[in-house]
Amino acid sequence: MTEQTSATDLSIPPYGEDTVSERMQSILDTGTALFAEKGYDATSMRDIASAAGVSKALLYHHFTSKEDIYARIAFSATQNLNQYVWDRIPADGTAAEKLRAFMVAAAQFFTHHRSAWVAASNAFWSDPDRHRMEQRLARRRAFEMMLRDIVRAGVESGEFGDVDPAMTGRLVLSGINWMHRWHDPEKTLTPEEIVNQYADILLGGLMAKAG
Amino acid sequence: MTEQTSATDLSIPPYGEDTVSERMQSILDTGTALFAEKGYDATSMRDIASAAGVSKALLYHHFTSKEDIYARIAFSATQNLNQYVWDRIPADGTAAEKLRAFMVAAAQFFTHHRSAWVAASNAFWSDPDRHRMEQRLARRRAFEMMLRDIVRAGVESGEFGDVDPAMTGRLVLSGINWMHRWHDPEKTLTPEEIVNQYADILLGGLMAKAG
DNA sequence: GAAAGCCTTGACCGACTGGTCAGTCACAGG
DNA sequence: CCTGTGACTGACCAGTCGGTCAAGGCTTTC
Repeated sequence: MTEQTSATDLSIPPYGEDTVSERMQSILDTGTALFAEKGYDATSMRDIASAAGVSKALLYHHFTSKEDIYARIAFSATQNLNQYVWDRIPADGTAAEKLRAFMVAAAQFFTHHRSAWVAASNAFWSDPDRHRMEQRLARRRAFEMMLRDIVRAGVESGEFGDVDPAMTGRLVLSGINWMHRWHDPEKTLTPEEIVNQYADILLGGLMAKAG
Repeated sequence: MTEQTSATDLSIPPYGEDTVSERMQSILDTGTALFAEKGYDATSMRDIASAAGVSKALLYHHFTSKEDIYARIAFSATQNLNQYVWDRIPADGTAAEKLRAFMVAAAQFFTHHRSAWVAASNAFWSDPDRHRMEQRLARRRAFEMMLRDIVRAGVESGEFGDVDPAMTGRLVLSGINWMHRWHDPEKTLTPEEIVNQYADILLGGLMAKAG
């Protein structure tokens, strides 16, 4: 029953192979909320400490630096995205079905990790840790490639018109990535409903050219 | 010959009704570049001063605060956008032509004001000046309304399928707004070429539903 | 030449930043 | 009862932040 909570669920697993104590997790959760709300620079270690109800010194007992805290959040936010989305793309579907499934899955993941995602994307470029940075870039590239492959297959099979897979992928991801700038989680429309409407528009466009 | 450089050209006019001296303009240009490159928080007044080759105190002789400098940049960046785009939408064109013209014009404006635009959108939400903030929000709303009206007209005339104008507008603007996150000005593709490809995809989608 | 007025500056301020450190506390094993 | 260990803290550090200020040029005007 619990044997399959591994790669495809929505929980945030520990950073690397460490286990995180309750205290650490509560600090991380507090930091996630603050980073998402105010941004990396505008969030001080004192802010995190007082919001978490602990002393600032304790942060440095559990983490090595502010960057460390942020990096764990950003790392977790994107860690399972690729696998999660990949698992939700029907292997035997049409290109249109796959594209829509990709968008919906990405939106679902986004919904569940909203704060961490916003925090991560707000400060995406300021990670001084080369290795971690490259890991994240590699994951992002793989994510984009998954999308382009779907579009390319559709173009080659004639299901889509003769569009550039890279450019189409960028347009799709623009819609998904920009969503957090205007979407209000309190409002009626869920991210899934939004990307489904996006998919309606986009898929119509792609198929119009195929005749 | 020079009588028509007023509302529709791409130059950045003075803030409000003031005239800006050469020195002020050079400070603003320096600030624009730094804000765009590093963001608002990460750019200090000392950075701007030394990059502009003047003392920090001089900044406070010409401007009242860091916010003042940033606000002038952000204000200028969006000041002429609406008029510029409006003037480039063909009054007697089809909805598809108008939508494409809208996107191309926005991309052109973006190209010419890239740094200021990036600086402004990176810190869009942190303006403490209510009046200025509301002015910018009003302009943005007007900008979105212009776009929605185009889509709505296309839907009502049957040229487009039965899409939601608001949601379609968001998708279009997502592509335009997200562009600066990945677009490299050094590379071959210009923003105009990119939005033209976006328009190809989107317009196909909209028209497919009309039959 | 002196007064007037802007441009320009270095020195300085209090507030705040990320980070450190000696030391307190509770609790474990001997 | 002693000793260690990990969680936890207040006080403190050097450095940077946005912003201020009195005073020194540099022109222009009388």
